[in-house]
Amino acid sequence: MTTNTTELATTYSPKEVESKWYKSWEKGNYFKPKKGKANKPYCIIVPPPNVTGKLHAGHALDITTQDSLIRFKRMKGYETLFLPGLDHAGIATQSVVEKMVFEQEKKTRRDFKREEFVKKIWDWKEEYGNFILDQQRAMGASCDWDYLTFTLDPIPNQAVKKFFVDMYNQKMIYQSDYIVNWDPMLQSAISEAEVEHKDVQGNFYHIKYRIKDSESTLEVATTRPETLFGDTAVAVNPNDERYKHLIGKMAIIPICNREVPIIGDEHVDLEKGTGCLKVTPGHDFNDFEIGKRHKLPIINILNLDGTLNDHGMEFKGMSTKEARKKVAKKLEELEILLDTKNHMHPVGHGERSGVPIEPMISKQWFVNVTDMSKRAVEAVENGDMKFYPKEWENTYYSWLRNPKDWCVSRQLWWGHQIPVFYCDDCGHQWASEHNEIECSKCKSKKMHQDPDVLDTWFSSGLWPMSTLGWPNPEAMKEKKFDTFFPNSVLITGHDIIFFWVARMMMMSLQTQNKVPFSDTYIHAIVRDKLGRKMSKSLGNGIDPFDMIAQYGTDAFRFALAAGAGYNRGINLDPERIGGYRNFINKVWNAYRFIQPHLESSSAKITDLTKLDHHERWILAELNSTSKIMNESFEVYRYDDASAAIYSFVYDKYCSWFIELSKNILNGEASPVKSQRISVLKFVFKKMLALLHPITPFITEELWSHLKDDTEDLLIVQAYPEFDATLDFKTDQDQMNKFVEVVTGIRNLRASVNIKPKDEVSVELFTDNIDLITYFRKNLINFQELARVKELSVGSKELNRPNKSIMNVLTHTEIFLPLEGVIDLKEQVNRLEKELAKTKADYQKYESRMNNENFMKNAPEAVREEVKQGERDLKEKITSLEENLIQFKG
RNA sequence: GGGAGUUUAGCUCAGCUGGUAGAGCGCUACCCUUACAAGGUAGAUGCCGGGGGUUCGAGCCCCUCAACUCCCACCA
Repeated sequence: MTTNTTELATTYSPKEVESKWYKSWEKGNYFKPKKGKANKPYCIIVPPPNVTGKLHAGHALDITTQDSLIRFKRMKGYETLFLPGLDHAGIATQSVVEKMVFEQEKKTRRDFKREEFVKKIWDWKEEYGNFILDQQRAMGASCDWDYLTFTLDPIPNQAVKKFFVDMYNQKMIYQSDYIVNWDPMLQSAISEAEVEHKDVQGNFYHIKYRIKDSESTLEVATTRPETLFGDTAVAVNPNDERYKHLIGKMAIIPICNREVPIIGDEHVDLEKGTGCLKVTPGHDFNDFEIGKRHKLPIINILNLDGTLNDHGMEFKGMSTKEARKKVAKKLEELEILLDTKNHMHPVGHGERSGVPIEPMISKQWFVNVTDMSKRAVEAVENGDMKFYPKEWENTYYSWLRNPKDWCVSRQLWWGHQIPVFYCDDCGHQWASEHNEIECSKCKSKKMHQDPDVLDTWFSSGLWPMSTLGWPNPEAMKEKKFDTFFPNSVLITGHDIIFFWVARMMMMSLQTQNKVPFSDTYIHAIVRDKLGRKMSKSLGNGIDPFDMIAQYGTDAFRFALAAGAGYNRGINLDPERIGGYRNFINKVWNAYRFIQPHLESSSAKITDLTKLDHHERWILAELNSTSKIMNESFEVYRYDDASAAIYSFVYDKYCSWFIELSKNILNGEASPVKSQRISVLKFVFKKMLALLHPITPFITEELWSHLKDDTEDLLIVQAYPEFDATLDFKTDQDQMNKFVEVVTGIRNLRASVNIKPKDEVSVELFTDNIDLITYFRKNLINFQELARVKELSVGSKELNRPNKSIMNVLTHTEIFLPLEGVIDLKEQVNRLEKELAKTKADYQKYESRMNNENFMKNAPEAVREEVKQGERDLKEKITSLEENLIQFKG
């Protein structure tokens, strides 16, 4: 079916078209990797969204940028794999389910057995987890869904165990008492990266401390008086004249009346507070460091839920917040609370739970990243992995160049359980990839596995490998690990450069000795039209589904692509998507225009020598557009690619080529006519191909109307590339001049309010002989495009018409002789204004010409350009001046 | 406190190794011209954040000031 004569609606409706084609592609296995003419693999792995997730604008941008590239490369003949996945997202998912269970059953997870509760999460995952995948499909993601991997699947689990056990045996994973960010709500340690610092209004409490065997006292300032039960020292700066004589004496902590040493430590800031610092190594990161330096004892005063334990004396059982008030009151009663000042200070909050985190000592698993991070830095330094845009290197480096060991244990139930086993009889501890049932040393059956699970990013870091089957040899073969690893490019937002990109780099270099991907493209963060982050509380989120429903997926994708370059933010305004919806509709209507003529077209252009000027021109323009699009996609400049094709469709194909074809198409059947139809069709098909990676649906739809019976779907057609034989420079130059003249005529018509229907006579004057011939040949086109009745074209030697309005281009003078009354004064005004402007321009060129240094230093090309400009403007000025004299006279 | 970034038309943004400012949207006027009113034609709009410097020449390079944004660190 090459033509379709059924009536087409004047507006394109995307809905049915989109689901229809997505099904066809999927059913026809078009998303599966196939060897093509490029004979190279190309693989992108989708950053796996959380199973709790719903598609948001950022995901939509992920999919658009990734899928456009995949489709581009597929058309270029690469063996493409677009690999989808889902992330179990430990904390996020567990808390969603915990909340739900609490609402429904008023129970916490601790009211269940571990297996029972984990089962609940799995149920929840089965029910809601795939929702986001359907949304990805709606976005047009051409993923091979057979590759779909969940981070808790057996293979990723195997990968996690293998990595852990290897590192454990190399002593690169170790267990240690450490001060961690304790989330009292989740009752788990969380990583530094999961802590969000928010400014909070608190108080500075100034407390009087007595000093043993001394009459003098110290004034200590703190925001957290309730932690004084855990204090094991008071610190002052050793250079502080006020206090340094006290170093070595003992201070007495109020309320509990414990004696602690007064120590000197450089960390203490002379300016801050009172210059005296209470040291609580168990509950403050800096104090922990001070404690280590001075070998201070550590006192833990908190229970796991964040309430005070026995050390808290009468305040036992209170939350820190409550205890803070009560302790302050007590201090007041004791008349040692000297002052209370309002104080804004940042407090760490759990990113997921939202509650203030409590620094606390606990036993955790750590990965020593010293060596891995070094290698990860080098891999970027030596170009094995490149960032686009390059500046993001800095973010990456700043994280990896001062690495802190990675706390990977989480006191959760949802995730990969740590593969470490303990013997309850002999106390032996070992790591194993297998489910152990007896102690590897004493064979006792009384043993247990470490109850903690691993940080989500632990499995994410292995993602480029585990999704391709590593470390299972059969799975690696089946999934073609050797073909698709390393991946081609990772595309994600800058907010997870260190969470994820850095970890993948480290873990890949560690396990494969290779970078996981050769490029990383960091796309912008999608914000609302005022540049604010999209958030639930602001209610300014843009729901991709709404956009798809309102404008169609293609329009939405185009809007995102048009905004995706090397920028940091896309401020997305739904109105702009509406603009691109109009563009999609334009493509639709361009098809509606050529559609009735298609029966008399031939499929291919065989003889380039038979092409006429306008046909050569549009092919040359198509050719330039192909060049830009190819180059832009290669370096992730979606914005440039979108702009190029937008302008081709609108400004070249629709505004000029279709308009210039109308008189031919309306005429009798002829070789000229059928050739023109062929070219219209040929170019249209190429245009669809160019556009396909960005707007897959409408292009596939129209392709189905235009394709030959022998042709496959557009999704696997060759992507148009630059072709030197179609580089018709002369035709582009001439056409540009033609466009200028037509615009000039229209401009004159508008300036004297000639009705669009009314015809006018036009006289053109130019000294360019080629142009004279060219314009004469284009009479019919001037008639069509500028409603010209009679056209005369002559050299500037000739006399100009008397009563007329005129316009001067650098190469041509345009005259519209007018019957009836012309407002001479207005004509003169207009020309004088134009003359003044031209003279000003001319002066810029002239002054450069007269500038010795410029002539001496500027490169040849620039000098030539200036000379040409000077000549053109001079000619224009002469024309204007001569004609002004005539008008005035 | 440390670091990075941004500042160009009313809005959102391009602007390659310095050659004299562009796009889309919006706006104005006129048009229902047989592909498209989700359209057509024509048009207006810029001390390229301020100041200084280098250069024949600066939106682009250097210094400085200002405003805004993000990241890291920080519970005295």
